[in-house]
Amino acid sequence: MLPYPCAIIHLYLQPMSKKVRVRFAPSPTGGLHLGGVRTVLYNYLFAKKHHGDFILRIEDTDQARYVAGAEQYIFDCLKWAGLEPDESPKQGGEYGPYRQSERKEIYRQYAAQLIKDGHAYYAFDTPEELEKMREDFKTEQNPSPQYDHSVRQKMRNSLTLPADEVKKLLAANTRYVIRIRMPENEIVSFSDMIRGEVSFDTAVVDDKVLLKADGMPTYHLAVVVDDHLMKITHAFRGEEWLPSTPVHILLWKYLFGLNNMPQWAHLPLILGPNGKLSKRDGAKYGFPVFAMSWTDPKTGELTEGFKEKGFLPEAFINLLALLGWNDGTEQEIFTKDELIEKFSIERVHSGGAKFDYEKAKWFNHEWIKRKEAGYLRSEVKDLMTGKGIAVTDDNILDKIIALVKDRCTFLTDFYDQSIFFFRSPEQYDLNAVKPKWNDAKQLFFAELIRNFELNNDWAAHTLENNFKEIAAANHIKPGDVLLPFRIMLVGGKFGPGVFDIAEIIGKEETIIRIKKALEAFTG
RNA sequence: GGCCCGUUCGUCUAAGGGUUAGGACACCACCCUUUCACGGUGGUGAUACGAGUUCGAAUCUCGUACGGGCUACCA
Repeated sequence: MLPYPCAIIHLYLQPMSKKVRVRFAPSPTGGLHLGGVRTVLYNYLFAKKHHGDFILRIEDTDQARYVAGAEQYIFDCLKWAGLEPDESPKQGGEYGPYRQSERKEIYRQYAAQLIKDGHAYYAFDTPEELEKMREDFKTEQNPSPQYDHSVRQKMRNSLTLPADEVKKLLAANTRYVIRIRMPENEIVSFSDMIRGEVSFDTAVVDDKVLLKADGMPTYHLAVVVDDHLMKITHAFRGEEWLPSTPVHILLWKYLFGLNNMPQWAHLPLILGPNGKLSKRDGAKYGFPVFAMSWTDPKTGELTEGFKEKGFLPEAFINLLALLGWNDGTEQEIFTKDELIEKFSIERVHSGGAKFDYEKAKWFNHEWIKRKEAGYLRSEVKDLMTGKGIAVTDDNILDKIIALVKDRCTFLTDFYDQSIFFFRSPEQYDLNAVKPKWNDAKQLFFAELIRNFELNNDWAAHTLENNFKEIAAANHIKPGDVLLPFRIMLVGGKFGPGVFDIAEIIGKEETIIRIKKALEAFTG
């Protein structure tokens, strides 16, 4: 399907008369990974582009998997990334509550309606009975039997049991679940905004549980009910949901009407080195997978996030946006405003994308290079302070940042790249100096010290001129003493121009460092 | 196994049937730089395979292969 005609058709068929409303609906079970943040991003960009609302809904219907702190953590991640919702459990909104655990009663009513209309039924099978069914029906051809239209006839449910027995079981508070009754022979199809026409045969879809024995809904019921009640117009989610979409479509048909159903878009997966990125492998890839660091409250295990690794939020959303989307030009660096302006769901790729950490680093480096020193100042200051370095003068810090930012891939690189501005080097790269050290150089630096001591114009270009004059007078090539001078001030073969460094650390400190290094070189 | 989705340089991707298949990351070389970077120039490198439709296919159709996802009282 061609992207442009497609977009035009959407415009005609779905005049934007309804206000655009989209949602991100995570379950608070742990760290928020790359794919999750990208889903947030695409939701956010789409909503802002169409002057709509972005809603955060917490899908906490699985009490067994609930993790304390995970909800607050999700808020923190969205705040850091600059993708804050318009409505959420925290700030509220017209369509609350936004936590599914607080909406339990609502789902029960819809489940009851489905039963009344014959689209769902009570199932009394115990977990042990289900396990036995899977074991008994397992064959080579069918390694994982489902609770489907053929199997349900052999199980204990309100379809197979006499009505009065069902009544009796219910009256006795027997544990039960409510399952959808999938039609035996129906083709369910829909038009996905990214992949076009997709269809399924209901005969091969199982009777999914809608309401669990603890009274909580499963995702399948909750997503449909809440998307309707919260007036969601476009539903974006990961491709892993595609196989259960027929269940959701049928529920829409039975409950609220297909005309009111949101437009679906199933986003391609972000792959790690071995398939789908997994939260559980968070630490094993050699690169972060979570937006921010996450500590598992049970094991105490810490997984470092992009933020703590030293990524700028601007770079993070930029690289995520480009993982599966592009604007058709060769532009790769986008601000958030540009993304809002240019994003379109039709240009999202349908194929999965393998995450490339090298490219991610490039994006971050680009963003660091483009930022003004003043913008990076507080981050760098916090970094240095955290390492015990007192930063007293913002003007000098800004000069330092401007000098070293081209050399920093991560925010955290600012430490190694600028520590010598604050502290005399503790170690010298002696291999770069000693083999070629001689008396002439020794004499040169002795004279340089005398010259510097009398110097009243401590500007980089003056220092450079003086340096070269003394070299010439001593019949030394400046190049032969420039590297030793750098090692004296920095400790290693890296960093901005030496005279810029000397200017910033000042006359006194420069002379001290030369003297100190001279001892190390000759010792 | 079944169902669904996908497949252009190693990676992310462009290319509305007609291009020497373009860009970016990474890699290599050179230039700039008396350090390291930045920057600049150039290079290696791809339409999975097979049929069909067409004057002409990366592009449309079918098949095959490969990859991924789903197949829970998880989301």
